[in-house]
Amino acid sequence: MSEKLQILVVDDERPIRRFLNASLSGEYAILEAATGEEALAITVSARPDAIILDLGLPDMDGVDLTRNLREWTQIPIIVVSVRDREEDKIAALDAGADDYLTKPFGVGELMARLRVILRRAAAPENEPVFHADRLTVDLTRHEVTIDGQTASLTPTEYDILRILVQHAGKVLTHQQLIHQVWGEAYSADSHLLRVNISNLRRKIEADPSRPRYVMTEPGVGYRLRILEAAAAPREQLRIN
Amino acid sequence: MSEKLQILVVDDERPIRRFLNASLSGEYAILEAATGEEALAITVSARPDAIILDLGLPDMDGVDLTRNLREWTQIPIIVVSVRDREEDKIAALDAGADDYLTKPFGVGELMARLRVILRRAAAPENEPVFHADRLTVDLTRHEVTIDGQTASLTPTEYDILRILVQHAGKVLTHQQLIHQVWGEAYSADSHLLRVNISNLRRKIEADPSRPRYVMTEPGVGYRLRILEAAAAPREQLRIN
DNA sequence: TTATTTCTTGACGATTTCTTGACATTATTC
DNA sequence: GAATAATGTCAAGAAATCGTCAAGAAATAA
Repeated sequence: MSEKLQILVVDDERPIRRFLNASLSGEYAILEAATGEEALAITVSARPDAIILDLGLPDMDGVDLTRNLREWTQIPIIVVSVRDREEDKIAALDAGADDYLTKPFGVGELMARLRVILRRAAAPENEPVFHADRLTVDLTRHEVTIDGQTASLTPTEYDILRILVQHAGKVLTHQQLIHQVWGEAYSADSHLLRVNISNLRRKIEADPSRPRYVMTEPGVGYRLRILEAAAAPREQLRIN
Repeated sequence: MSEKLQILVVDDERPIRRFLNASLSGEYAILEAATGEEALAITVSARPDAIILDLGLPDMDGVDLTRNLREWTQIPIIVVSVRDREEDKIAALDAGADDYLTKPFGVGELMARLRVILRRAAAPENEPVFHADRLTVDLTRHEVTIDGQTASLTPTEYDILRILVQHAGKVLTHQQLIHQVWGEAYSADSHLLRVNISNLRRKIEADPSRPRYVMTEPGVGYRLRILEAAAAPREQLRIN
């Protein structure tokens, strides 16, 4: 018998958590969090299979939390909220949520939607830690190490590296990188990107003029090379 | 650049189809079907990237149609219906639908939910890799390997090879290649093309004077030969 | 506020890639 | 086989791209 799937319920109201716990505990193992901080901590440590997230948290905006989670994990998220405005739904869905349910909702519908996202996510679980030879990128801790030493990257440098990691091995065009780092509105000038790539390389490459990780694909963009760690457990990251 | 994603709208009411078509046609290419039979036929032939399905069809139950589709395809389906009963939602979702929207709904929400299921579907994309004996072309990674060694092609060389791969086996005229690589405006002089073909061959052919992959069709153009890998699993390429 | 870090822009050299012309090779036709 | 057309190769200058440095602007922290 396989173990129950774990569902994390994030809601600041205890009665609601208890109600959902009671409703779902027959099918799933339930974890509970009352705040955004708690939700993050539990997600990092317990790696639930799905998250049911109420937008109205005391310490953090739910949409921001969703975006934060999406920086390093693809765990399915169902957002649950009393807000019924279309803008709220669009914001949450575009931030990375997989579904949006307006309170009040039927437990049957919630469970059906849970089944939908779980059957889709039945894919292999990805480790949110990227290893490539001397380089490791821990997306949950925002930590980058080279030869065991932590490299202190600026926010922009980290963003670029994170996006490269999330598509490790694939070429990202200048456009794609610029859009994801600076937003859709930004111009197509790749100069800024080049400067930041240069700075990033100085921090993580042994010889920036002959990079091993951040490879440039002339005329196209950049690619993070996947290197097997020499004689080490090969923990591969494949995030899409 | 990349073509629009195709969305199939299935609804028996013409005004609704027209409305959705108008709303979505800026972002997507819209296909329309008024009946279940039609929807099946179009799905088989056109392979849309997502389906928006109204449950109230004249010839077939929408849930049955969903189940039918799920027997052979994972194309994302958003069910749209006037029925608001929980059992209807659960039935449709459990039949294989990815989402359920109750009419009336906002176009903004529909488009947001469409983005959700499309980004999901785009993630675990089966990498379209072209194999021909010793040559592999991975279009998502921008990677060309010959005998396991990655060949470093210039953008133009890669463009030419990409176009050949996308029409593997078929002859492409000089005109077609020139237009796709250098744009419509470019003259009909094929000298430039010849030089680049030559450079390309030097990088991927063992003996450029006797090419195995990039074949010239005298007086017409070029063709990429499809070769079965010797005693290896043949991974097929499906590009649209 | 001040101090510090980070971001952005401009300049410039190094490198890569593109394009062109001259000429060699191969294929086709008579 | 010879003549003609089409295709392939080489090399060099032109153009575009890329990496780096440095300085001022903006954001952040103290």
